[in-house]
Amino acid sequence: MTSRRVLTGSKQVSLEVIKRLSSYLRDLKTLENNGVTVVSSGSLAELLGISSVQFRKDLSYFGPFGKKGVGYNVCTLTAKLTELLGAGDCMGFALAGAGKLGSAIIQYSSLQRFNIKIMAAFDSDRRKIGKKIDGLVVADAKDMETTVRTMGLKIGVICVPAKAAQQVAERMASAGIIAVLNFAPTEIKILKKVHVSNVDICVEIEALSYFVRQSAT
Amino acid sequence: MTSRRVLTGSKQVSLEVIKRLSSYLRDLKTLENNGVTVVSSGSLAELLGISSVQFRKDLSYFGPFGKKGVGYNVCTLTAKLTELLGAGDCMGFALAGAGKLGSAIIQYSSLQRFNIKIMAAFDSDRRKIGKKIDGLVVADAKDMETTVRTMGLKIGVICVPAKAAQQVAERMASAGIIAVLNFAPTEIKILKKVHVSNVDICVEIEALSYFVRQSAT
DNA sequence: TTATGATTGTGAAAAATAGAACAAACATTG
DNA sequence: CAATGTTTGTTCTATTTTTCACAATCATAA
Repeated sequence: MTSRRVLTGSKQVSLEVIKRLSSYLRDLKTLENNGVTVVSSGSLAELLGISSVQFRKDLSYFGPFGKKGVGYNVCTLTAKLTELLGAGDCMGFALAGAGKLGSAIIQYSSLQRFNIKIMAAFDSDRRKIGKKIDGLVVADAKDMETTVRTMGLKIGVICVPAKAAQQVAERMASAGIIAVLNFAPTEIKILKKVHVSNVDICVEIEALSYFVRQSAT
Repeated sequence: MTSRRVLTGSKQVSLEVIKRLSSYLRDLKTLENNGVTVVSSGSLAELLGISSVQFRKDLSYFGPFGKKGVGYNVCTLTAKLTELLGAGDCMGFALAGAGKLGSAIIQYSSLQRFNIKIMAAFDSDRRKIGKKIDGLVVADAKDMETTVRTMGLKIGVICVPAKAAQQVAERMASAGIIAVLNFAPTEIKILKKVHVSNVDICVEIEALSYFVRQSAT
């Protein structure tokens, strides 16, 4: 897989690193809420289940954040990572497919805590259009392009059936969406400049099932 | 991250490979249903959005499946991959946390099509216990160990809030679960022999938000 | 049958990722 | 203040993953 990379100064950082940074931020916020003010890479790494070297290495792509001999100021590091990841200003996203999974994501409380907010939801099913989920009215899928463009949304989440996913993704892209989180069990082929992240629950479980089978022998 | 590996004959195969194999199988089934009998690595790779070499290389860990100069018999390859991944016999799993996301997964129709079946669901919330979701009655979380052990379940899916995830995972492990799919936004630290796959929707979107921010500059 | 074109499977090279090792910087203690 | 212990940031090394290159095999057509 040719993993997408992003320019940072002169270095290129893989999205695996970015995801880890996001999980660091997640746990740092917990520490912050618990009143912890300073943390070392060692103790945080233990909390995260990774090596302390990986933590420091990941941070090093974006500069020095700690104090040698001391550790990291939780507040400061949280703020820096928040800024780095663009998690400071509330990130809105559009969701296509207000079925079971889509509805669950709309109502997913953690997202709000992480400053991520569903701004519009769409469905082509007449029975779902107009339905109010957690205060958000499901709109007609035919209005997706207009709304996404008007609201200036950049992230799309796809929860439609596999056979509809490709077309939905293309329409999102044409409306200005440049990053897509795809839950549909199918690959999405789209312009290089649009980033697609796939989460296929079936694939995840099937991979685990292989692992289970191996352990049995 | 030290990615888990599994022994195959004398070779070790990463779980990334296994996940890709699962996605190959997914698309092969679609081809099979569409009446395609033979496919080349090139055309399938195009469908999957990867390189044809990666497809062949991934297969090569488990032996030769194709015919040189011709390609792959869709039926045969589907069967072999199904056997390889253990996707032949129905894989049952236990789910903890019958909230919005948990319920959505219980009702996720694709899972059934992939021979993956929810066998038991648990929650500690009195209001959810006894609730019937898609024919399955949500059981009391305190009975989890007993049920999981009795039914011989090996895969657990965690959809509980972050602060409960660690404990739930440990209890699952103690009951014989050896592979966990964790949707809770937290890391799970557990015995090495239990494989944990994390899907943190917040992290996924936050990583995309970084990508969006980069594209803007 | 023989030449040609297509496609697989794989060893070797390249790229990317993770890990080890250590100097530099800081705090603390005597 | 000096010595000691801690922790970061980074260079260098090892490992893993991906990609390249090409021989081997098969079908087809002349």
